[in-house]
Amino acid sequence: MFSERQQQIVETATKIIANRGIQNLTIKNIATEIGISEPALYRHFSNKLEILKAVITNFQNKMKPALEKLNKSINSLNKIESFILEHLRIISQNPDFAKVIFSEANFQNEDELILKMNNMMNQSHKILETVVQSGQNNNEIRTDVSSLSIARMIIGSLRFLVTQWSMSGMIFNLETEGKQLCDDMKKLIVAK
Amino acid sequence: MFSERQQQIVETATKIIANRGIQNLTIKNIATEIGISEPALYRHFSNKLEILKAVITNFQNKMKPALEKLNKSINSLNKIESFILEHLRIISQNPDFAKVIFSEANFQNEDELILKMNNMMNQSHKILETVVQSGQNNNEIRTDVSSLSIARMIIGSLRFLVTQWSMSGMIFNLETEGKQLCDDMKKLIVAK
DNA sequence: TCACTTTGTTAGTGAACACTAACAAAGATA
DNA sequence: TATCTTTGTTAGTGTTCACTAACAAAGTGA
Repeated sequence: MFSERQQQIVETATKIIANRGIQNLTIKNIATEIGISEPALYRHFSNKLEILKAVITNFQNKMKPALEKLNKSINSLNKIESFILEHLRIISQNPDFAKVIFSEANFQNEDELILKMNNMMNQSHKILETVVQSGQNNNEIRTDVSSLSIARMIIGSLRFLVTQWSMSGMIFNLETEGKQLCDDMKKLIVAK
Repeated sequence: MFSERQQQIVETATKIIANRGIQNLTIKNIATEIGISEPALYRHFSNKLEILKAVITNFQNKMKPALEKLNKSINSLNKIESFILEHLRIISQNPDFAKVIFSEANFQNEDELILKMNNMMNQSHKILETVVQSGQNNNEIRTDVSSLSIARMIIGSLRFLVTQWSMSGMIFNLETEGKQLCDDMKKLIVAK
């Protein structure tokens, strides 16, 4: 999909956004970081917007395994657990993503980018809500609480955990805290 | 605290960030929106960073009642309910805030602004965790789940709800959805 | 009336931005 | 060897940015 140079540009852009904020994501900064000239960048992306779109696509590609792994469990609570832990595993292995993608407002002024982010978020939300629903149908998950609320709590607390991790300078272990959060979440929603 | 003109500038800046993104928050755009010249702005704020700091301060001031109301309930679950609903009430009455403040990444490159946002978020989190703890001590809230996790779930799902509301173009009623989320949350955490 | 403060104006600064024109070197293909 | 494609270069474009210098009008207080 991406050439080697394109991948390098996308990763450099991600790194710059993570470390210095999107206001410092300039063609010059990307080019300098890589060690080529500005116009050389335009051989690989036609403009800056295409680079930003590629940053999101790259994130989506890296996150795919987290969604695919869902189908490997039969138990719904296990599916939820692997959804949470797999997300956190990927993010802690790619810490630059945390600041870039969990801050969708970065892309606020570009309609095309908002749409791309929104779709990604909604997709996760819907998949998770379906998992919760089937768990409720199987009597694994309590039914006195709506699947929408449960899915919101899971994704919301997951996102907030990553935000806290990112804003704290990553001082705590994301996966360890995530495991605790996940266990507590399971205790709350399991059917009695 | 703020003069009339300063308040107008802060509100205009908030509106621009909400509608057009922070990349379009320029001195010229603020000035044009108000109907004065660019240099006139500098009579009221010494530079752009001061305007951004004022935007956050203004948000904090508006949110204060939500924290003060906490002490008006004795019951911990009621405290949590009023925390959630009061936040959502203020945000739905000031919808520009939703996009501005729940996107802390907007301010990522300015250390001073990150700190200001981070403090605000941590303050809420700690207050809420204390409320949960006292609820656990009073046997109102179940104790098999850590107060940290519960506070994270509450704030996380609250933030995510606002994010969804904001990114969907505010197509649903924030307070109605919030009430549902709040009721479900109470069901999950109440002691048996 | 006269000085001072406040709040505005017009006209401009240098720096940074995304992006382009024109050209060069290197490798692949014929 | 000759040609074409790919990927780079230097030098530049016009635009926009935050911010400033210099000046003006209006209100305030003596």
